[in-house]
Amino acid sequence: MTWKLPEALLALKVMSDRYDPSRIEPKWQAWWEARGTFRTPEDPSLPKKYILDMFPYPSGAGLHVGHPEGYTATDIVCRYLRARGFAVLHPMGWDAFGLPAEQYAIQTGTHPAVTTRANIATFKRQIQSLGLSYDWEREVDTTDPAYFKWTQWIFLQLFRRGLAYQSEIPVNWCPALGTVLANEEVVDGKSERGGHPVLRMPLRQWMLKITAYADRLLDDLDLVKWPDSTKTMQEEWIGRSEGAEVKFALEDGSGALEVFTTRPDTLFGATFMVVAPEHPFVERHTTHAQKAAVEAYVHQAIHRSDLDRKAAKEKTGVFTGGFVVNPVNGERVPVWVADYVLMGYGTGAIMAVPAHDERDFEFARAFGISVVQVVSPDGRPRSGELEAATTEEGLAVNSGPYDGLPTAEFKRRITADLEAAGRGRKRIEYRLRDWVFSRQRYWGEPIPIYFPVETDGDPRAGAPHTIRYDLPMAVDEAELPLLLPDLEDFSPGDDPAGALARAVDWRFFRRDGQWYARETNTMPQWAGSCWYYLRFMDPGNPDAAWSKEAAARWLPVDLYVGGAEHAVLHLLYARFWHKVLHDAGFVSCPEPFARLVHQGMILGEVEYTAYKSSEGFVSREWVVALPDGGYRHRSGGQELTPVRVPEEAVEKRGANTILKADPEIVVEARAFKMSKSRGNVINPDDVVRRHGADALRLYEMFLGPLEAVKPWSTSGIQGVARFLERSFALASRPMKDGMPEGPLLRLVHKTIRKVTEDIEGLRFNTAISALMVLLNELSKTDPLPKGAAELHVRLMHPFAPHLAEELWERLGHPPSLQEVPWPGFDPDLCQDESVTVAVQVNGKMRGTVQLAAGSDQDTALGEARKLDTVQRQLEGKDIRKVIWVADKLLNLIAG
RNA sequence: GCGAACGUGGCGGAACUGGUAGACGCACUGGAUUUAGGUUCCAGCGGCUCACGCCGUGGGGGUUCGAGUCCCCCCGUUCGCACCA
Repeated sequence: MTWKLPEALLALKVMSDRYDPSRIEPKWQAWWEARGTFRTPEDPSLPKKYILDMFPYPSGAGLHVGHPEGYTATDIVCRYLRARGFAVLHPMGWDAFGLPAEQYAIQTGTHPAVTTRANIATFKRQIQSLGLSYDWEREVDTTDPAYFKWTQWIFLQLFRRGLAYQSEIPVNWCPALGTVLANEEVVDGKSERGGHPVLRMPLRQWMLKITAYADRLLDDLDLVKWPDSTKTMQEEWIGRSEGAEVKFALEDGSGALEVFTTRPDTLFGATFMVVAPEHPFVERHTTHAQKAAVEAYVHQAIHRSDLDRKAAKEKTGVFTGGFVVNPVNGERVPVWVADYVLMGYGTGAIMAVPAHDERDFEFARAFGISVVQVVSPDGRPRSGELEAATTEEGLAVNSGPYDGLPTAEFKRRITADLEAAGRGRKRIEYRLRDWVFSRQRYWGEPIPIYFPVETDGDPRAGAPHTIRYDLPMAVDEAELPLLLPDLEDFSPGDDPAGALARAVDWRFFRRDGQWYARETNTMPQWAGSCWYYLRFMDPGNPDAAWSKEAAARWLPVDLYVGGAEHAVLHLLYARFWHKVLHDAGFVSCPEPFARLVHQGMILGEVEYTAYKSSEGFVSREWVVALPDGGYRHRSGGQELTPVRVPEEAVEKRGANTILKADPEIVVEARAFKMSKSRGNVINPDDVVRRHGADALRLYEMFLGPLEAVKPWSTSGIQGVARFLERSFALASRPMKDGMPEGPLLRLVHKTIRKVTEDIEGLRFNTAISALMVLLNELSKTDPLPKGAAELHVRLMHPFAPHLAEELWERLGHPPSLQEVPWPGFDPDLCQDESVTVAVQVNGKMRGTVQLAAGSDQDTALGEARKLDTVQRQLEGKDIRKVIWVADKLLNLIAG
């Protein structure tokens, strides 16, 4: 054994001058921290940039490789901008209220604050190990009373402006779980988890009047540079539609049934009306004869959840026996009740025009109601029955005095006529609903509202009392923050008022002899994330949520990076709050996030799946996926089981991946979302330990475009690790002073331009590829000009900051690279002196010629004629035409 | 069903306003150094063909001297919405 020792020692010595991220990275992280390199500059004369990541929920699972993707992207941009002389605000914090910590508390009794603190510590350690350039002095935590004091303060601004109100709205209440469930959590009237019964019941909720801002939220999307897909999703979510409100008089003269329609031009084709099961018309105007049938229908309809109602395909409904009068022609129109009309949209009642609405058409066909065509493409009614509804616009028919009018004009005319007759008017509807802002949970911001209590005794001791929810009062701003009470049991309990209702000493208080009760609902998780970007501007301010000066200095956020899963809700809610704060004079710009980018998800490694029946493997083309998640044979119909196959057992053959053991069997190759249950989660800690933070950062950026969904590949990281090693080796070589000359100088300038432009455009994958090209070229150059090696280090600095700082120091410069201005390029030197021009004959490539840049067509033609391949193609033919694209291409048309 | 995005080697991906398809990297093959190597270096690497050459960006048509890129039809994948009157 002893004879091996000297070699081992030798190996150690060699190792000491090899690239060793585990030594370099902590060194520079400590250096940056000690020097405050990333502290936000105060100097107001510097131009500013506010670069923001969506802050994470600190889950117990710790960071996954998806987090560093967006964080690295913004970090690269920040380091680049600092080198360009900008004052950069780049903060990080924690969206720390949320369900998992509360559920853990319910199971274990551990206070959510304890869990949250531990999780934040883990997240922070992991994020710091990546060398991300955050200004940690601005860290915020939404569960910190010093933070949520101001969340509550903003709520009070909304309350004062009449934008926060209470309402009884139907929710999914599950008594067994003791909580309100989201629609997605209810399946077949039972809870998704546990299968407990769920009741639809009205419950008092706090609502925020986001609908008051619908138009501005829609219009101001024009002011921001966001992905079109995200803008479209927000537009559709807001769902503005213009139409008319029309009154159909009741037969008994007691009023009218109001409907909303986007097609008032089809009024003459309204052959029936439909009201939602919850509509008051049902109660008031159902005839005696229809009563039993209607009641039975309404009962079963109301007890179906929204999702069930949506899932049903066949139209159902019952005639109420009632009639109304069509305002345009005086005809009697029967009124039906059906659940395809929703109480929550429009007026909860529609005029049904089966000829021109697919849903009405289906309903009319199911119940034998007549169909009257009132729109025609050519102005002539069709003979015979319609087989389907036609929803296109056209010319009016069967519409009395309006016949022949085009749809758009008809709409305008009839809306005006109805209004003049007092039977309707223009109306705009939105799909957007007001925001249900209360949760029956413990781990959220208490809503700073209280109510008078009518009682003869002490409500804390159980005296009978009435809480006057109709008289909400704002907690005095001086009393904020309103803290959560300490509890032993964090479960919501069987009281829909929530866990806080049990904290009677907290809930009830007495002032001037009058008893009061605090609101026991808490805010949803969205609350804290609605304004965190504002607190980052002035995080320590004890007197205000932020100062006017800070807002003037930093807003708007110049670049906001985060997942597409927040495309609608978070981003819409934050915009809404921002606009309210704008109206209240606390911020001056109309939109908070000027530019938005969604990083794409990083999937797990590609997995191979074969499908097996009782008789053995079945090739992919015979496998049919069932909606329930199962699989069966396309022809035989037998059940198939998916089997995970290791990579060594498969082989690529042509377009297919097949089993080595049986080449007839094609397997499925696919990457899946990382999940604990699938066991394909990559832990960034492991990657950092093995390859270093610079390699992880570089690899995630090199994988593909930032916005794209990309599968992780464990072997792929080798490539960037090698790049870092070779960069290290390059800087250790002997060099000559000065800059390179000739083609190498031109390559350096081209690389500066490419990297600069790619960082601006967030195209990090191609920027890294350009750096690799430069490194490959420099590695071949001997002697190596030091100026070129230095530029390589400066250009790679935003991507691999630890190694860049290390090499910069080794090249004899004082740190930090963050203070070295970003290199500029000479556009003239970005042009090559000699260019390769493509030569085509009749549009087909036949070779290339080397020419001096800027050569003319004749020179090119002369050179091209010398090519064997060209001569062969031209044999016996005349050149009839020449296409010449300078410095690019010569195309000879011959025949 | 509606809407949006995307289909390029064995793999991740490049390709500016139509102008050399496959940059860069992984994997693979051969060679060199090494006792060894999850090391380093050199070379090769879309398919067919001995070669000349032919074919090739999901499929089919079109515009053009020239199409991955533009237009039309179809197929597939992913995401979002889903009776919104």
